[in-house]
Amino acid sequence: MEIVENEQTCKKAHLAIQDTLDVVGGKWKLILISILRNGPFRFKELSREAGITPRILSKELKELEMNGLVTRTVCDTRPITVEYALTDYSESLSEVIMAMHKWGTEHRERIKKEW
Amino acid sequence: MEIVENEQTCKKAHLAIQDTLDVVGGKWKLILISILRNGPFRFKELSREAGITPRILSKELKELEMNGLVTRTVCDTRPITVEYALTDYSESLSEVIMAMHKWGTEHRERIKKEW
DNA sequence: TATATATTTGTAACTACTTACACAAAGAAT
DNA sequence: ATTCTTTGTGTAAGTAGTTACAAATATATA
Repeated sequence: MEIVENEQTCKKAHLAIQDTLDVVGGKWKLILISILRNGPFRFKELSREAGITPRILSKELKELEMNGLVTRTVCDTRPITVEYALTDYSESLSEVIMAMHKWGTEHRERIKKEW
Repeated sequence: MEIVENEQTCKKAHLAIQDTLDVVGGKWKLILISILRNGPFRFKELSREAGITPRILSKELKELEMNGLVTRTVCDTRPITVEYALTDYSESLSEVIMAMHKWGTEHRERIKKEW
């Protein structure tokens, strides 16, 4: 008897999901990536746009940088500014981002219709 | 001047992402949904498979049920067993789940090759 | 009677996450 | 000299998430 296991039926599929969550899980990372898809942002802009405190933003950006999803560029301005931008590799997340964007939009519509 | 904003460039795209995270964000929900895609599970099976303590599993399942993603069925056995299964609506998350599964798998490959 | 099962819940402890606030560095502006 | 800017960090406090453990329920088994 041949056993066929594809992505959907594999019993250990959740391990791959877990790997993804290890990198972009949590409260902020996908939000930050989603914002950065509009182009590079400076630290303070990002903080205001996401509604995240500097303390946490700093930590999150460091982790995203370590995972090769974001670059940090110090600009030679006075005072110094720092620009954060997505890497090419982060483009690999576009399916995830777009799927979540689509679901969020449709789910909101569904909730509205319930009332 | 015409302003064109699609899903990708919309400055408020992260709000839709946020809506999604409000429902399936956190440490466990997508993992649980991913496991339940293999068919209905009983409480204890789910607890063991996900490596989640009963206390938290109970809370997570309640939230998934409230959001119409999971059903809870009490079976007339002795002792009573409870079966958790995905709803039809949860199928709407398949793009999100599959995109995350794919990314996790490919990202793991990429990490392996770095060494 | 004593023990075992499955599905929870209550409580307290513990860890992780997040915020608020102050402050540093390095000039620029007043 | 004083104040302002941006990008952070240090510290302490508060909130949220998680665990460990005991227990409740309802019944079956030894």
